[in-house]
Amino acid sequence: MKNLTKAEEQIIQILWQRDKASVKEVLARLPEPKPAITTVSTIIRILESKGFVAHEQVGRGFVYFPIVKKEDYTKFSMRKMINNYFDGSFKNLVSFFAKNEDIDVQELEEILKEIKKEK
Amino acid sequence: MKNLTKAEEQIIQILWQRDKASVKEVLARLPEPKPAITTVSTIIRILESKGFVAHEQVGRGFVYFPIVKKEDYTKFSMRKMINNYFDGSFKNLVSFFAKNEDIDVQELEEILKEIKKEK
DNA sequence: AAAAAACAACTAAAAAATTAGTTTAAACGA
DNA sequence: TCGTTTAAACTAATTTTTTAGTTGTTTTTT
Repeated sequence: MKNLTKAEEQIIQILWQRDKASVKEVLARLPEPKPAITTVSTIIRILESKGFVAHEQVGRGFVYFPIVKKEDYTKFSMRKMINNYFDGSFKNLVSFFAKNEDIDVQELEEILKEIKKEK
Repeated sequence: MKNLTKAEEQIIQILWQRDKASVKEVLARLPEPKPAITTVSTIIRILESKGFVAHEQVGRGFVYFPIVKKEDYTKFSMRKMINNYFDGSFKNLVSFFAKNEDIDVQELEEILKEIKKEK
């Protein structure tokens, strides 16, 4: 899996949110200061060349949609994160958050309960 | 906190590992194909200008050391990751790993036990 | 002390990423 | 039908990142 650059990531996030979108629609959802529409078009075409996005003809224009699932890219990114910052161990990641008080033990227990329910 | 580029990240990781190092030592720990030593020197100086690294004179040369803790940059990166990929919720992150079978409930319980012990 | 070696600073060149203008082709309105 | 608009493809310019050569200074060696 290829790495996405910052600009690419921002745009594919919009496609992940909306499932399908024209260049114009993507532009509309970009925050200020908005880039030129041709810029958006270029980046989407790069995403397509990297195999992250495809398009279909709808009416007179193209509609783009992600072909790499957000989950898959998430997994890919998290794997790198865990390798580089948590010594390859998910356990370390959880401990890190527990130690940093971003989360406490009680909260973790609740998460665990919910996961058990789902299973 | 500024973002690190790929090259910068690779080098500060070495400094985090070793606490202190000369340019030469950093170069020695870089994998093949090794860049020119001047390249390493440049990147370290960029890290310094970004406020991630400082140096002190040791003998005839400089020894560089990180002034941003790995933990802090980890936190910064994870926050972005959680915001962009887990809807801002750590719980979602844990669920994601549980669902993806990268980790099972038993393992999570063990992690929880260990964290409780540490507290 | 002179030559050689070591090293950081400076400079520059190359590559990658970002941004956007121009061109071309097609669709639409008058 | 004949401009006018619209949208994608192509091209190009700019900026950022990466890489490394050159210079100048200090230290070491002979």
